[in-house]
Amino acid sequence: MAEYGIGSGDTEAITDGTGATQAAGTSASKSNRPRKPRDSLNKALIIDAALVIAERDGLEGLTFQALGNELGAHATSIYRHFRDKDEFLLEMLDTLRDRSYGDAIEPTGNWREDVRLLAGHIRAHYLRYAQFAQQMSVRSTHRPIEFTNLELTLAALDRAGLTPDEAVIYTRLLGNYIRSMSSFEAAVTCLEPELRAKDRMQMQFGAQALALDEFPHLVSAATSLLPLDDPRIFDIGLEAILDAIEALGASRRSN
Amino acid sequence: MAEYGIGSGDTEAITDGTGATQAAGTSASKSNRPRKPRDSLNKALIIDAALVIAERDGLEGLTFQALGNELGAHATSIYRHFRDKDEFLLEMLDTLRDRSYGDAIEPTGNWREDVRLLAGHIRAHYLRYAQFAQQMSVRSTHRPIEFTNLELTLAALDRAGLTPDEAVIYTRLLGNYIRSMSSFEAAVTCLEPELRAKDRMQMQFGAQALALDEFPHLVSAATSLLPLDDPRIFDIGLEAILDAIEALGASRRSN
DNA sequence: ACCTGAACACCGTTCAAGT
DNA sequence: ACCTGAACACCGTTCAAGT
Repeated sequence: MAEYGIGSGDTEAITDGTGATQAAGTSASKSNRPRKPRDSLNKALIIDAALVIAERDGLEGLTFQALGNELGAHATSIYRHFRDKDEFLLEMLDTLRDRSYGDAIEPTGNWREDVRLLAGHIRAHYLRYAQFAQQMSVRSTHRPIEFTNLELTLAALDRAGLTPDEAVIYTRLLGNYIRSMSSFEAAVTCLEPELRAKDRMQMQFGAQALALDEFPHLVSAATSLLPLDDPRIFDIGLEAILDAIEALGASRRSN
Repeated sequence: MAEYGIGSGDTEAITDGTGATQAAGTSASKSNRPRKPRDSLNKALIIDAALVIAERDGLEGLTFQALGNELGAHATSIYRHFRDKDEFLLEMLDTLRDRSYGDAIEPTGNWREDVRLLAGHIRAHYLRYAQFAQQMSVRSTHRPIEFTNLELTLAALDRAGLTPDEAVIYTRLLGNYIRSMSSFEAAVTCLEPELRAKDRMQMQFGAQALALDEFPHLVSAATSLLPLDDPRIFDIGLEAILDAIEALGASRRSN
């Protein structure tokens, strides 16, 4: 029978025979904690605690137990403020978003520059909260800032000379490119460093060991292959898309 | 006290007072199952069962319990064949990969077409096993086919006229673009349909309701906004990158 | 790198009870 | 949309025991 409500496994009397359990002196650890005053908890407080935990212990350490510990409250008290863990995570993402780009981007008068600024903003946000990137990319919560960003993009593409139909398509492309590439980069960042190093080694050594006549290009490029999260890649792809937009807009104008 | 080793909750005597439990007639359900003969289990068999479960119940239904149920074996017998669940999932991804692109792509003589074919192959694989897409995109297991694909790409870019340094950069860009955009598209596909419909509605209605003078482009584009997983987007972005490569290669040649 | 059963640590969630 | 404690269903994992 597992015991519940105990601090996250640090000082439990495991069945190893030692029998000695140092009293959990770390933080508010269950029973001998005074009852929290009414209304002393709220969403903002809980989300702040969650961020501390996520940055210290990673996303997998972010459990309701740990949250209760961090707050000096019972794990289940969170259910008074969020319906379940999924809703909790979504609201957390929203809060993070507000903190990252609270103020909208000011149009510069140069449409390419506007898109670049927006892309940089979003990418920085994903890399900053890399642990949550995968969730962020897909689960869009429709906040005002999203509409502002969409308007900025559509306006930029209009100024580039695209038709409304084309603008809608390239807006989708830009949005997906920015989100998916940033999310990917963030996910790579989150991999354990040793694993990433090992992966690269295997790739380079594996490529070097190939038959030169079967893999001529790869063998000679083996040592110069780039890591998955090379930071230059994002902008190079973005410029390619911007070039395509510019060319398309120019062709529209010359007709 | 939870009872273990029981079929996944379908016929358990819950404490609801009814007391009536229909005998678990579904499949091999624990106690009254004859012991599996020695060596009757193996990796391939387990992975096949896992695929059945994942396609039927989704990724979150793929537990060791369910796996044992499907195999008519005890849940923990899987530990004899895989170190832990992570190793099991990785090997599963490898197997899927082998099934999807067992045979390499034959170069067509047209470098753009080669890259297109490769991209289409990989994207189709991600969409087919959409549940696993997020894991697949980042955790590369270095199988021979990866080297073959790299050689194909590097050769294509060489023929496009890029220098070796440039080829390495654009190889990385293409690889990341294909993986991250496909993974994104697959992730959207996996969202519950109602949720996706609701998201789109909120977006369209939200955009329509905005102030026309503050969001002129967005208001008029509101009803024509594209869904996140519009299938045309992938190729449009890919062509933009290919155009950039072609232009860069041409400029190298003219020097 | 055999298969099973019992047990354990942990995690999300519910519900009756305390303030 | 108050806070706590006990309980529950489930999930990955370990370990001693059976063949």
